[in-house]
Amino acid sequence: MGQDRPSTTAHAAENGDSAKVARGPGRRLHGAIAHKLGTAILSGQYAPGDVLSGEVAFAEELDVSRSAYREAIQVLTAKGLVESRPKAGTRVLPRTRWNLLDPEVLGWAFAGEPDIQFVRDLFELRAIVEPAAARLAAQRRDKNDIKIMKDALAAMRRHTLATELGRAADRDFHNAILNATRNDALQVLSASIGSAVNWTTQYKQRARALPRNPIPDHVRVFDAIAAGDAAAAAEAMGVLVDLALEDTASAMGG
Amino acid sequence: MGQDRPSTTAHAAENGDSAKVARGPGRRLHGAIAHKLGTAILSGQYAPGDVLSGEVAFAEELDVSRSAYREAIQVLTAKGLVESRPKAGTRVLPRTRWNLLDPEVLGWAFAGEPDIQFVRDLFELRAIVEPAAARLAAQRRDKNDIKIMKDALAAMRRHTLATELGRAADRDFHNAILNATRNDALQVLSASIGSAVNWTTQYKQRARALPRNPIPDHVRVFDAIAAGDAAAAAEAMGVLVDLALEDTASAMGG
DNA sequence: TCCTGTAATATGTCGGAGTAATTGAGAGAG
DNA sequence: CTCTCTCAATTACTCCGACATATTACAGGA
Repeated sequence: MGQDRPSTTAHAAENGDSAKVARGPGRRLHGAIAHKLGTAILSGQYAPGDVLSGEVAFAEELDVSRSAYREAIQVLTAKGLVESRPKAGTRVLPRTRWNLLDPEVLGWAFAGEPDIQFVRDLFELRAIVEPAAARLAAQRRDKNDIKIMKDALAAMRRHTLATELGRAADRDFHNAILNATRNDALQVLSASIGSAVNWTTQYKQRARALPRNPIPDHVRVFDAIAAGDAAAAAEAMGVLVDLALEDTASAMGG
Repeated sequence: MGQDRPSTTAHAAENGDSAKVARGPGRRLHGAIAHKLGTAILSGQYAPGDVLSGEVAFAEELDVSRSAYREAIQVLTAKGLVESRPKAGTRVLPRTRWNLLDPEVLGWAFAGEPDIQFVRDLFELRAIVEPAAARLAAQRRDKNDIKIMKDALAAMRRHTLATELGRAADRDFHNAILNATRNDALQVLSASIGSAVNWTTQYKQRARALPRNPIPDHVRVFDAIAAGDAAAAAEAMGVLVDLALEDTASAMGG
C-alpha cells in the first residue's frame, strides 16, 4: 500500500549539503521541521529554559522560509513544548507543561533512545488505565464487540505477532476493548499510549524473539470480557501489561 | 509605489462588529482564530467530515490574513481536530482522532454548554486515575511533599473555596499529590483533566453554594498519604472524586 | 530607585509562484 | 451499450520573501 516514491526534487534543486530537514513524501515541510525540533527537545538536546532565539537565523540555517519555521513553532506551541514572546525569543517550557500524551510528542520521545524513566512512567500509567478499561468493557460490551474481538484473536493466532498482519490484529483486539468501554476520553488516552507501546514492541522484536507466547493471555482477557466478569477482565489485563513491561525492560535495560 | 493600493492599509481602521474574531489582550491573533474555530468544532457546529473549504474565503470572512488563518489551522491540526490536503480542503477529523486530553481542547469543549456524556466520561477517567495517583503518592512522598500539602490545606481552611486564593490552594494541594507520584505522564494527565474540572467547579459555584464542606474529605486524603497508607489514600481520593461528580451532575443537568 | 527611550525580536500582512490531488471527460475493452 | 481505465484541467493547499507593526527586555539617565 504505502510504496509512494519520494516526489522528484521539490523546488530546491540543490542537494542537501548540510543540516537541511529531511522531508518525507506525505509529510509537509513544517511538519518535518516540527519533527526535527520536537525530537531535539524530547531528546534533551534543548533543555527547558533554553532559547531558540533568532527566528530568521533558524529559518536560514534550516534553509526554509520564515513562514514554514513559524508554522512549525505553532505546532510545538500547541503541544506545550515551547512558548515564544517578542524580544525574549522562543523558550523551551518546563517538562510538566509538555503534552506528553500527545501521540506526536510520544512519537518524538521514542524517536531516539527513549528515556528509561519515562518508559517506566508510561507503563505505570498503562497498568492503571488498561485494567480499568477492561473492567468497563466487560460491563458494557455487546454482541458486536465480542464478535470483533473474537475475529481479531483468530487473526492473531493465524499470523503470529512476528508479522505485520498479526500486529494489526493485536491492535484491532485492543481497540475493540477500548471501543467497548463507551468512553471517548479513555479511548484516546489508551490509543495514545498504545501507539507508543507499539513502538516498544517493534523495538523488542529487533532485540530478540518473543520470550513467551502471548496468545493464551489474550484469550483469558477475551473470555473474561465475553463472560461479563469485570474483576477477572481487569486482572487478566493487568497480567498482560505486566508481561509487556517485563519484556520491554529486559530488552532495553540489559 | 505607494499609491497603487488606496484601500485601507490599516486593516483595523474600520470598526468591526461583523464576524471578526475577538482578540483578547495577551492572546495572539492566530490563537484567537484557533479558539473560535476550536470551540465551533467542539460544540458540534462543524461535524466530523465537514470541510472548511476555501483558505482565502475564510481568511477574508474573518478579516485576517491567510498567514494568520493558516497558523491557526496548524494549531488545530496539531491537536488532531482537522486535516487539510491540497484540493480536498480542510476536513474535520472523526472524534476519536481528537486530542481530548489536550488542555486547550478541553477548554474549548467547556467553552459553551459542555456535552453531558463527555463530562461523564471525564469523571469516569478521573475516578480511575486520581485514586491510583493518591496510592502512589502515599508510597513515594517525602517530608517536603507533606509539608507543601499541609501548607496548602491550611490555606484552604483560611480562605474558603469561594475565594480565588482558596481555589489556588486547592490546586496546590492536588498538584503536590501529583508531584509526589514521581510520574510525569500521570502528572500531566491529571493536570489536564484537573483544569477542565476547575471549570466545572466555577460552573457549580455560579449555580449555588457548595453543598458540603470539602475540607474534612481533603484532610482524610492528606492523613492517609502522610501516614503512607496507600489503600486508605486511594479510597479517600475516590470519595473526593465521587463527591465532585455528584455536585457537578446535580448542578448541570439533573 | 525609578523612569524612559531604544533596539532587538517576534507578530501580522500581502500577493504570487509552485505543487499535489480530485474530478470528469474521453478512449478503449468487454 | 456499459464499464473501466487513463489523463489532463482545475482547484485548493503549500511555500516563499519582503514589508509593516507591536511588544518588551535592557540600558542609561534623572
